[in-house]
Amino acid sequence: MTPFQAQVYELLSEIPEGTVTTYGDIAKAMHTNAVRAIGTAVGKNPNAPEVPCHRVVPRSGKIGNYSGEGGVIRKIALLQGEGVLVVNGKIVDFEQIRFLFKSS
DNA sequence: AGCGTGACGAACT
DNA sequence: TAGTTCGCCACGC
Repeated sequence: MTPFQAQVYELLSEIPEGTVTTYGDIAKAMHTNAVRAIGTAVGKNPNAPEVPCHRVVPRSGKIGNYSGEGGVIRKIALLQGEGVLVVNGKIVDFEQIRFLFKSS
């Protein structure tokens, strides 16, 4: 576990149920452009159930990827279980349910 | 200590 | 509108 990852997971845990956020938003909240680094960190996903990592999606409004069991399919299932609708691999009303971190 | 990789993103063709 | 290219930076080898 690195400080960088700890920071990422901390932000992830702030995401309310039924909402989603993007890798870019996380990067922004951390004041960095390293979106790739965020993805790398989240992809490691050491504490899977602890952190709602499935609430993180690419800016495209699609699902992106998932390393957990079941892959993308599982990710979609988790989101829908929280009330997030997904059609054709895309999040419905993505911009509306998108959670934004407070920029400090 | 350098190199390649990756749960992305934005610009270009 | 879809596919490709390049940039970003943390991490493992």
